[in-house]
Amino acid sequence: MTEAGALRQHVRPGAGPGGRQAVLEAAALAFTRNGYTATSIDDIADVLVATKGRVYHYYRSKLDIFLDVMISGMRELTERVGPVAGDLRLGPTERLRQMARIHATLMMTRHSFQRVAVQGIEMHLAGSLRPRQRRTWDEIIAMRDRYEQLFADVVEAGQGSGEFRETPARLATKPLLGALNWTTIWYRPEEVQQEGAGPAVQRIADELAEFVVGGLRKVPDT
Amino acid sequence: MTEAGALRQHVRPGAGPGGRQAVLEAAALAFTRNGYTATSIDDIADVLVATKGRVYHYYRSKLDIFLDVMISGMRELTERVGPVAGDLRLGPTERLRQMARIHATLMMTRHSFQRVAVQGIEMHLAGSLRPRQRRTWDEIIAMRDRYEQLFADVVEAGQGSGEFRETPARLATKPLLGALNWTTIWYRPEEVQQEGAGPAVQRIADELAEFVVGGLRKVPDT
DNA sequence: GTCTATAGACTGATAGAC
DNA sequence: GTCTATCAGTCTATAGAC
Repeated sequence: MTEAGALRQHVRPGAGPGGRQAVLEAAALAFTRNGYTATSIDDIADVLVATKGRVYHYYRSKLDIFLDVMISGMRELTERVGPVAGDLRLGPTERLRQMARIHATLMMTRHSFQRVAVQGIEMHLAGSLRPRQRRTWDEIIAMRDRYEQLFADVVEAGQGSGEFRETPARLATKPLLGALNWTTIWYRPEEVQQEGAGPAVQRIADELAEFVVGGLRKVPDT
Repeated sequence: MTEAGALRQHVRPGAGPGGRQAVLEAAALAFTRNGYTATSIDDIADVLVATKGRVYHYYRSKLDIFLDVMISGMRELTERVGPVAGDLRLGPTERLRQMARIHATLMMTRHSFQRVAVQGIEMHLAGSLRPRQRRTWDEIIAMRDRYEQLFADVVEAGQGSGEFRETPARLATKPLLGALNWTTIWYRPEEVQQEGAGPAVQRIADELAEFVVGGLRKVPDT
């Protein structure tokens, strides 16, 4: 890391509307529209209303941008869901319901980042990673595993309390997150989605949360 | 090389292990591994242990192959799930449970085709479609809509009978299919999966079916 | 000799990297 | 804007079945 560009990144990371964060937002949008491979650096520049030069000023390669979008998306999830997952004053059912609601909401309000994160996880880019990127990738996988564990934990807590069906927690986590993550596929944000989120977003998030809680609930004997 | 299989190729072009179907299976595998754009025709040829010539003998373009993989995958779903969806001797809960089980099983036993079908649906390739491909695409969308409707119908039937929660059927269909389709993302087929399917496949399919049925079940008042 | 299946060289366009 | 690699798609040659 001895070039001027790299140094500047450290001085003001992502400051200003024309800076690194703008490139990231533009890239998230472009990747969402066309997928990783089909998105060219020129496409990203187009969203920025700029040229390639600006993009390469902040990032060394397309893959670096992509990995950074993924990290940002997963960080947002962890930061919002983590506190609720750790709030043991809530019973397992209510805790899971709130975790699911927050997760689902982010799938919609931060659609482009979350969609990239979801699609990136399923990409097999293990090959073609340079050592530095390889380390970033390992960190992404670790973040994902820790995040999934938050859900596995609440599932097990619910089994312990008798609220949830007995089923392998790690397996139950798959359809749970699948139902929620699928939102990035079918949901189409029409306008600018702000933090507060619109009413439609809340209604959908509630429905998804009910669904996943129900999917685990123990059926009372007749 | 005078076995029946080789001879049949000449009589029925496209049949047998060296024909059109072989190209399709190879393509499904290659697309599954790297995604559509990142897969080159040479990659498909590699899986076939052949060269481009073989691939282009059966298909005019990469996109044509992709669309054909999608159609095949969706046809398999419709053919297997359709009859159960139409079997009104089964009550809504049991009908949905069986539909989900079959759907989930196909996600695993026909993993490569189903994964391509799932990923294709979310691709924005509306542009860059030639008229002939455009018609194929419209047919794919129509197949998907009809298929989703099978699930929406059983959801409404279950609401009518009082077994399922009252919720917009089309909305409820999203997490339902999301939980099931997500299987194509995390499930890794280890060996050759036959029609009968292994025990692990059955156990997973059962769990997924329980999950989605539970997600819709009405919670009895306390 | 004819026809199908396939190999493999070639080309033009695209796009990542800088 | 330039340089370069990759790749979809084309074209021709050929092997072998009948």
